[in-house]
Amino acid sequence: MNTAKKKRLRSAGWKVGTADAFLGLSEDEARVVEMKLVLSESLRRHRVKKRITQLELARKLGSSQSRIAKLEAGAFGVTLDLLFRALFATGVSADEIARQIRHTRRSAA
Amino acid sequence: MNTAKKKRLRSAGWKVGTADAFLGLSEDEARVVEMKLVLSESLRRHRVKKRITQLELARKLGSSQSRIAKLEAGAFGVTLDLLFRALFATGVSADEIARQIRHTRRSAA
DNA sequence: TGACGGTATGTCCGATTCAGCATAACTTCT
DNA sequence: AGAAGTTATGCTGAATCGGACATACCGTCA
Repeated sequence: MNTAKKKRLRSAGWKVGTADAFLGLSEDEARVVEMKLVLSESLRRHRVKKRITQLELARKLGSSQSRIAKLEAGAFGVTLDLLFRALFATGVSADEIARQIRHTRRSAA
Repeated sequence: MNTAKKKRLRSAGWKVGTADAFLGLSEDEARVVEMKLVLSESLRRHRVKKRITQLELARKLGSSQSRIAKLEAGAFGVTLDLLFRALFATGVSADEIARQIRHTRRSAA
């Protein structure tokens, strides 16, 4: 997974509003990263709207509150797998998820 | 991630056509699993259509041929992360991916 | 039949992710 | 200000995933 690149970015801070300009990320990697951002925002919106706390969601998933916090922060080291599980657990439909993905703008170079 | 359940299924063979009836999988887990199946099929279709070999795709991703084979087989131990990277690398658009996800039928119990 | 390109399987080991826990940093009350 | 509830950050041990290899299993073509 190209450890070097990840390491570089990880220590670089990582927390870019709109997710463009990722020197060093391949096209594909950048796309995935952007998807994660979009979906994590979506997760937060839906969770808040449903008035569920991170802790409750964590319990439901068999995960931990800190994980959820990181998920929603769009932090590194979170997998799409957990993100999707969280979305489903929050009650977000496949339809809604698809909609979000479609709205993903290509941050391409 | 409920290791116990995974272990159980892993050894159970795993290879179910339409992906329903997964005793032991939670709602959310089942949904994710089904998404993986749908997307892996999609990956294969697009790759074949583009006349790219697994080896070529692997190179492009910095992965290995065997990983791609497993991806397309919908095998365990493949993450959505790699799957999405592969889809993008194959040239599948976010739009198309969204379409696939929308077509995901709830295999719910 | 044999060679060959492509795909499937299985095993290793190193790297990454996870859950859990501790503890800050807010917020919002009273 | 203090308390309670929620979210953010760090760290650690244990489990999982990823790439590389080896090798088997096809089809196909000469």
